[in-house]
Amino acid sequence: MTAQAAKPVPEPTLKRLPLYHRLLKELLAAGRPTVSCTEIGAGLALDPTQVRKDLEAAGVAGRPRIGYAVTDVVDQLEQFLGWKKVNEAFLVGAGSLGSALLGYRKFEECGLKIVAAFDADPARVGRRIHGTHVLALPKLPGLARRMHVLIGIITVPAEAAQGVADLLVEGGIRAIWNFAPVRLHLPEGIIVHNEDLYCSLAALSQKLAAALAAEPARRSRTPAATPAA
Amino acid sequence: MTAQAAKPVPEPTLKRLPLYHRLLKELLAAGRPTVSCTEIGAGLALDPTQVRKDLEAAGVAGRPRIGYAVTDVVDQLEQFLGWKKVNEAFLVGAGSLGSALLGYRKFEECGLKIVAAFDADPARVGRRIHGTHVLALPKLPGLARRMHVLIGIITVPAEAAQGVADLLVEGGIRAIWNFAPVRLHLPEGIIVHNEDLYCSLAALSQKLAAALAAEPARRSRTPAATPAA
DNA sequence: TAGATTGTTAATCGATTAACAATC
DNA sequence: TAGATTGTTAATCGATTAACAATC
Repeated sequence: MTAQAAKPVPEPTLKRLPLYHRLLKELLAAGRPTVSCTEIGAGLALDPTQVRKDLEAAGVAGRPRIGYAVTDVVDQLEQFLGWKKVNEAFLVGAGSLGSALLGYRKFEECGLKIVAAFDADPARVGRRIHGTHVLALPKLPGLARRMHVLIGIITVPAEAAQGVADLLVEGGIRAIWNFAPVRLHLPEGIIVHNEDLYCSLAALSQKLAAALAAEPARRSRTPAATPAA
Repeated sequence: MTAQAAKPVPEPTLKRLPLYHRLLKELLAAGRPTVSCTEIGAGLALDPTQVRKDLEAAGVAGRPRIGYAVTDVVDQLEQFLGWKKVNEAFLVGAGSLGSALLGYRKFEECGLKIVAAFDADPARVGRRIHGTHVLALPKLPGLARRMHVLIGIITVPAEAAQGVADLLVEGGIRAIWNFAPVRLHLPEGIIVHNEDLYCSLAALSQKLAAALAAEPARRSRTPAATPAA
């Protein structure tokens, strides 16, 4: 039988899988042999049916009446998420956010190894941050090709992001994790994930504003509801 | 007429609004008086109808045949997103990520002003990071109440996050921007936004793995498709 | 006037939730 | 066996996209 194009797993599911992985790792450490969807759902405030569907999408099977074998789930999730083999990545922009990410050693457990950092600022080039060398930006495309690096992480200011993205593409990179607050223009086939903090913040503050507007009494600093004594 | 509960704006829409704001700010700077949805959509790779619906949800009106007045849209979006009046926030966890966020001065343009940072580590307490004082964690609840701070930002390690969240709730905080890779257990009515980098990363690397699997020929370092010369 | 563009209603699509059968 | 839990199919819900009428 030919390798049929596997039906893509919905993005929301993809983002929940690490939550299951984390929870089940804890259960594993606690020595628990099995779990039910109900229990997983209770721990993460998710619908049990949704948990079941998500696990099914990741190729995990359980047994009626018994539940899921904890070791199995952990193992299969790591398999499915591609955490078994580590992808090498370049990080561009050795500023404060970039440095913070370089310190996240747990990324390696999630299949991501940042092997080099790049920066346009000569003052930063040549340094090491959390053990990772900072190289000059123009070296990126050549090195990326030579090392077959497939993932690029962008942590430069907004204005510089598109230029960096072009360099990454030139270097044959296939996936970009973009922390700069811009939408990148990229050729077909390049995978992008925008981590746009301003967009998240907007959602948060708008919801807060809406919630406060819904309860006007408690809003003002001098409580208007209680008449002065 | 009574203040009817405004129908909540869908989350996806909320997250797109800042994109419009950004683009229109540029057009404003360029002196453009009006824009059409089609043009906005083209600039952001979004469906024109979606743009129209989003703007409508934010209370922006256009004029048939003319389009939207750029100044109007910018203004109304800022109004709707609550960027006109600044919310004060506490940041907890003055590590590398926390420090990076303290340096993001643009947050203030988006209605967020981080007025103090907190840390459990005595070595960090008393310092200033990008001009913001780092205070001792136990002072948080009292100060939050006294200053009527409503937003908390969590940038501590996973293990510490729930404890920090409890302190924030004790301080009367209403919205939490959580960067720690944990699901927090919170009372009803508290707004949370999880910025879980591991979940984003998982989605990215799984997609990359799937894409690579779909084109096996180009995968290996020694191209198998071309027979040896 | 004619035509472009918004406003608005309907159709489609996808994800979540519910229902129920299969099974250990 | 009985009952809990998975597997799987159907119903619901919400967001996106399409269609078309209103209007400047």
